[in-house]
Amino acid sequence: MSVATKVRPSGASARQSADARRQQVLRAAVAEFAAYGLHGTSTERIAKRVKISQPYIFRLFPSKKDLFLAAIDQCFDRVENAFRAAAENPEKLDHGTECGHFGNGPVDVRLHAMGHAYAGLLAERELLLFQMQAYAACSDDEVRGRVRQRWQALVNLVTELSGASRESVTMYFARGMLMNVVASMGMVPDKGGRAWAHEALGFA
Amino acid sequence: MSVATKVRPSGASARQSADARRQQVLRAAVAEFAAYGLHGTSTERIAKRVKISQPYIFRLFPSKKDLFLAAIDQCFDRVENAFRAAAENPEKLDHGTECGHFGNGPVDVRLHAMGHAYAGLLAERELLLFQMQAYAACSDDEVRGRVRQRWQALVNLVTELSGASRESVTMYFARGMLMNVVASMGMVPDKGGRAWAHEALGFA
DNA sequence: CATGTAAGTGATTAAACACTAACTTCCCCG
DNA sequence: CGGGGAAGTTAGTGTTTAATCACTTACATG
Repeated sequence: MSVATKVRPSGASARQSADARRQQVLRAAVAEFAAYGLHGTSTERIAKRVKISQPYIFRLFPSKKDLFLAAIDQCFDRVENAFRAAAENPEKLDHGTECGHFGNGPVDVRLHAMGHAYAGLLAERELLLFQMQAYAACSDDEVRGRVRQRWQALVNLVTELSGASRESVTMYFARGMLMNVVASMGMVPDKGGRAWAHEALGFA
Repeated sequence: MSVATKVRPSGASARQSADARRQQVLRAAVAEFAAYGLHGTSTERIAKRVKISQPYIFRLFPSKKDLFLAAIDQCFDRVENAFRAAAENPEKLDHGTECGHFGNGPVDVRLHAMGHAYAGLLAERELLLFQMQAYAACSDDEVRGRVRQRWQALVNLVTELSGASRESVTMYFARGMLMNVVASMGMVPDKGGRAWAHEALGFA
């Protein structure tokens, strides 16, 4: 088409393996679904983001819902990884000041570390937003099944990693869900995650 | 409905004032939106629920999104009312046992009372589910504006009604949001709201 | 009864969307 | 070189859906 040699016609990216494409599509899907939800997102938007044709999505994933389910898995995977990472080296955050959220036992310290890990996820806002969309789409049986399963696995993971009491873990997750909601509303806590509740609650 | 006078030709309900209809549509909308979200709900479903024709929806509300916005207001109104009611007579719940969530000061007692009020909202699951859908639809500017506004008003209300510290109020809302999420996943806490976290966290 | 107004519907439309089918282009391997 | 398979596209289908419009039915009031 163009005059010159073999130059990629325009911004179009080179050929890639189907698996690589699938990963790209998956990340794009998380981003789009995070903003507009299962029903509010069109496969065309996702395709545009990856710069492939819309029908090609359906060669990579059998259906839109399957893509959504895969996105759920990817999202929870990423969160779990963040937690595992935080649990492995919790020492790197003993920043003199107290958050006041937890006690001082070694257990609570670990939970505290993971709390900061979750706060760190705020940097990838789409992860929190997508979670909300996943919960919101739970009137669909398949979605609900997957979400439940991953949620329970996540709770178990945090419980085991932290060794914290059920009570503590509950409040830990409660705070996390509050963060999700606040993130959805676009009231993002400040970077440290320290005084985030401050603004979140409207006393900014 | 009986044989006698003025039997409506078929199951169709009688004529009503536009305002009355608007209220019916609004309640139906909350129910449907709660399950399927802004984009997942068709105006036809809502119309069917009220047993009116689909186009009539658009005589009562200018657009689907306006209906959604009105539903947001109705939902938050209902929650606020529940809170106000709980704050007015907090004595009616001193059930010997402790929840362990709060201290024993008169302030915390009031917050505690409102906590049970929120737990009571579990009975109307659609209210919690709709809230989630509202948060999830926040990538829309108008929706986000409305949700933020009502959220802040709610936080202020709870703060004033309870007189509790910012910290307490934060954790109060955190628990509430966790309840929303758990409700979305269909893991409903037991009636008393006592040991609800139990099952919520997968130790059922 | 005449008449004006509010309640409500059926038919329709234009766009968006998930998904299919058939075709082309590129690259690797013998 | 050539052929086969994988990557990717263009064109198209059937359906759903928000919104419009022209129309009818019920009711109140003078």
